[in-house]
Amino acid sequence: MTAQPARAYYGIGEVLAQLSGEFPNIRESKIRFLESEGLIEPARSPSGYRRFRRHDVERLRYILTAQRDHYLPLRVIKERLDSPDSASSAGNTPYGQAGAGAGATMLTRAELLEGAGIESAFLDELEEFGLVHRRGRQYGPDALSVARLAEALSRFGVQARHLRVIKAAAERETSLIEQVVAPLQRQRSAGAAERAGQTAREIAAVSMRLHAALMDAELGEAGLA
Amino acid sequence: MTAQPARAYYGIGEVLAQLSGEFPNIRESKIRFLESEGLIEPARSPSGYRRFRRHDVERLRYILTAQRDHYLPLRVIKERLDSPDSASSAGNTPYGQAGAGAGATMLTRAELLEGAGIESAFLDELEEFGLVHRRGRQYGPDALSVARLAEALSRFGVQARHLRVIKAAAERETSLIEQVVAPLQRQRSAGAAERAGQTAREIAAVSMRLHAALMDAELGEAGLA
DNA sequence: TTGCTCCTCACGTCACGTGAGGTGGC
DNA sequence: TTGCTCCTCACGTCACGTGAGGTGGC
Repeated sequence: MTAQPARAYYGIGEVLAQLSGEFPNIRESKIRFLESEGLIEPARSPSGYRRFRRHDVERLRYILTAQRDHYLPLRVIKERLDSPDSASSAGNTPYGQAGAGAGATMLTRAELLEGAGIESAFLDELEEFGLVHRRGRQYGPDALSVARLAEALSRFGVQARHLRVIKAAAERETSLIEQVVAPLQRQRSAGAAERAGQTAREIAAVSMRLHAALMDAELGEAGLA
Repeated sequence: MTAQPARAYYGIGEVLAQLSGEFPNIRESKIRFLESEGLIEPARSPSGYRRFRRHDVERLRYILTAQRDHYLPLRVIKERLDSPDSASSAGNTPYGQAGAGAGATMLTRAELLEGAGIESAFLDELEEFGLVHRRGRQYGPDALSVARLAEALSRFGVQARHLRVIKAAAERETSLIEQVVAPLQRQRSAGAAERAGQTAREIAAVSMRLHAALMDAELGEAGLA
């Protein structure tokens, strides 16, 4: 919280220092590489030194967050930066992409069953416990990954009632995040909704990692190391 | 729970099928690559087909888990596999590496504070809420990642009482997993304890991903997409 | 014979890191 | 002049993916 005066621009080393708290692995070479790939375009001094304005740093932060939390390849990040409002995400998840019609991300029941490799009765259970639900008469793209993972767990002997525990835990953490971003959501300024969503996903990503670290520690204590 | 008869060996495609639940991104080419790098050595049929025994599959699972959960480079994973008992981990995490003596994985309070970039009062809170606790007068390696992540969340305005929600959720999921592996733990056969631990970590990994997928879906419904 | 699985080997790719050799600025 | 920061450019590296061209087994 050292209140620095607002500088007009920063050198690459200063940018690195600003980012290295949140992204410890970043190096100068990475920033130069991102410029060479066209993801950022900092100004230059007469002698060729990069001059980063605040919006350049924000853009870097966005790129690094997208990489860390959403595992997006740079090509996709660049597309999103270049056209920030168009919903041009045509199947860029590693899953899915099962030959459903044109640009449809919705799945029929049959597609979901086949894509997840589960029986109809198992899907019934997932719906009953609220892990998956229909939107209209089809299923959203989330349903596929949820069903896949539930199926994987079932092979370990994890039963539907156990899944309910996970669902409840996820709900609690989600509502926590909603509480935290509620003030952002209530703002009526331009782009406030998107920023709230972005922040919510960032918090979700970090809290998932915390959750994982805690479970790791607890399993260790239980002698399950 | 399809009780399959214990097979002597599996083809590469069958291995892929066994692993793809927990590791959806793995492909045949990766398995071949891992062999070419000397991390696995499956037997061969007279005609050159790879024959994976169960221990080969276990080894693969170990490698994939180490990559996904601990971000270890293959070189380090190979070293650990080649010398499984020597604690040769001399600062191979991307974090830390703060000049703590010889092979100590334990941290002093000062090291933990510095490594996580937090104030002493914040660590007090983390201890109070049970997110971090001492072992003797030092802290385990888990404490560092937990503290770092908690610090990252605090920048978003997530408070200590929120962290308690995450802790509680993690505890519930952990005890669920303990229930599932309890039968394995009670076995007194050779290696049963290790297998129970391995299974527990696998289940934990998948349930974390399910948890993440559910939160993603819930945030989407809340208009935070 | 037909599918299907599996094989090798060369090359490509993505996201950087390294290091040589040099310039700019207080 | 001395450090220090910064620059480019070529090359290396890590962890795979792709695709051609072929063989094995029920």
